[in-house]
Amino acid sequence: MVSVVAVASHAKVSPATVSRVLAGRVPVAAETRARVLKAIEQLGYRPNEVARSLRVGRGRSVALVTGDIEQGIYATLAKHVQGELEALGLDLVLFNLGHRQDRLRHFLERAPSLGLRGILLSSPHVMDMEELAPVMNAAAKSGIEILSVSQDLSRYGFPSIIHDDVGGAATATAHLMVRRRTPVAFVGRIATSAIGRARFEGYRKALKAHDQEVDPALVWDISHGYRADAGHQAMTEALAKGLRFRAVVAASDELALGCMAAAADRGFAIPDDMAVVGFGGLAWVGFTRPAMTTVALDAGAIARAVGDFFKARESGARLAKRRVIPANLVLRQSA
Amino acid sequence: MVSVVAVASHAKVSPATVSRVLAGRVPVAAETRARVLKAIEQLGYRPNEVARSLRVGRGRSVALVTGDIEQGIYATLAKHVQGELEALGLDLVLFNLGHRQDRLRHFLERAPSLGLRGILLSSPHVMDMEELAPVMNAAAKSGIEILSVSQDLSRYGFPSIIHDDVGGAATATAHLMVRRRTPVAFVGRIATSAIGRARFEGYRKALKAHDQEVDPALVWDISHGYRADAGHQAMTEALAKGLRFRAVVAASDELALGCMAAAADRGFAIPDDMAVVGFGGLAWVGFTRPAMTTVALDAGAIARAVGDFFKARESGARLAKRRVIPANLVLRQSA
DNA sequence: ACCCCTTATGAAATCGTTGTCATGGCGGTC
DNA sequence: GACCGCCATGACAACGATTTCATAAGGGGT
Repeated sequence: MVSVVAVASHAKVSPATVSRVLAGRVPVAAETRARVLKAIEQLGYRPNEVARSLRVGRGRSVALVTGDIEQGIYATLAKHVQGELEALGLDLVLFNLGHRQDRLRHFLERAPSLGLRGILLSSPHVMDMEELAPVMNAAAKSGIEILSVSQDLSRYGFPSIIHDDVGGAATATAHLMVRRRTPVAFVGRIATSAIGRARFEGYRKALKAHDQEVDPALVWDISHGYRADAGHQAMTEALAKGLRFRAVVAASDELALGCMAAAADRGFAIPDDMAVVGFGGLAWVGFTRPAMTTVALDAGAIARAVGDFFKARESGARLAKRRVIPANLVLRQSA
Repeated sequence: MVSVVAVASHAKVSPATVSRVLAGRVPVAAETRARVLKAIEQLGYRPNEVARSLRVGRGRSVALVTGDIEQGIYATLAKHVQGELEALGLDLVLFNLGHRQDRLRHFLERAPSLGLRGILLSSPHVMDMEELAPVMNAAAKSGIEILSVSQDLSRYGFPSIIHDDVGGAATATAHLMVRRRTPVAFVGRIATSAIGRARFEGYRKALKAHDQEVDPALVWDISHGYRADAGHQAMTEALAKGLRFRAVVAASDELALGCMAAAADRGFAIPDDMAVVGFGGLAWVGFTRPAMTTVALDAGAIARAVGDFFKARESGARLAKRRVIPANLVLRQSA
């Protein structure tokens, strides 16, 4: 591998000068700079990122920790974040938690030795901060920027970029109530997902605003992921029990698809007999038939906020600890 | 950061011995090992991965280069591959190409200086190997394992793990023809995607096997991604033209969803008036209504093959340059 | 009892870069 | 004309691990 000393000797300067030319923060005589640049060009030199990371104590990679990348919303987020980071010269390393939260701890412990620049926490798991805070603080102390994405951890001192789950769910629920598609049910992960919990909270608030109580029979707490099959199963069971309801707000688009399928399987017309609204705003949900009404999250805006965060850290600017990205109800046919 | 020398002095040995204990390939006296292990434990030492990478000349990260992670199949692949790599102590860094192939070249050029262990090429772009081969060989020479996933590059000397696109598409097409759902159309990226091209090839072969010609009017070459909207648009236009056909094989599940939507929008009954088969086998496609018939790719098997590859490299074993993973037509309602 | 070989360990070099410190040269000021 | 200071550059140490080479201790064979 062609190194800085090769360039240096070729340009008849010292390695230090080559480094200075590359860094650009220290003045270098124009003529010297030109010589160095030419040598770099001729030898096809590329600075070794690993060596630089070791020397300066931190690298140029940011980890994205997701609950389940297979869920469309995380994939979309990953895509946008990767693009945003790339523009800042940062790489994205992916860490998919799956169902097991304990893996988060392992990852956090490993993080400092990886030379990560930052960690984007985008797992919906409700975290045991009692246990996690020490490890997170250790990582932070070692210079890693920890940023919570999609879950509010600002009360623990970690900057957070969150989408308005409460507001989005409330809007969706209110929409259904105004249209008299009541009672409205809720399906999502509540016990095990901080995000699902927030969405449930929005649902609850909207009911309350209309002077209605939450009917526990109409709240289905999923335990195994946000997948379509879970939605299908929950809805099928509810229908089999003869529960009376006219609408469902689902905590993900995939769940909503499962609900729509279950309703259709029982012969319900959507939205007249049963209205369904999803959550996420994935690219394909406009093409289900009937087309899915959903609370769209703006992954691009989230990613930009992430980019802003790192830019601010670069320039030393101070940003709000908590930034919330609005969620918009997009009306289509299913509700 | 607690380093190997801290551990060494705490255990009253030299750094070299600590390293030996960790590596485990050189015998260390049981008593010394115990002392070192205790010191590691007490100090909470973690080997610095960056330093190790620099020293040994390569790191423990593998890059996954995708065309568009937002397409479900890549996200699924990323998930499985990440899990598989993690079991081998490797990290996954994600590089999403988007539409621009030139970014692949940039990435490849940058790769050696990142200390990557390997690169998983999973972009469907048809590659200009004339241009790319030199950069790829340079990367390979610097010790990076380059593995093509989902596109056959074995004729250029790069080991490839591919799914049976030709066979899968042929099976799907044949299925439709046997059921007399003819003529059958094809939608996908053909000019710009090696994978789409392979699927088209399968379609063509199946037609030929039934003594039929490809009707150019029934082959829709998408240029902007594999998304649902593209499928919807292509199908809508074909229908508007009054083209006569009774089935479509789509080169992705998302495209197929768009096609189903377009057919439904024109009042066609699926599958009786119009049959549709997708490609990918995403988790949610069983929950469209009608449920989508699709050619399922086994992302788990692909990921395992990737794992096998790295395991083999570790142990020096020799593997076939080309491994093909079967694709299975899963029959549901749409065809 | 001597020598040789094996085994465990330590010292030191090395990977490629950056940053600190020192130095040489040059221009300006009194 | 002497001195001060600044600017550009070079020499060198350091980041934290691995690995080669050397060496000390111990054991067995003749």
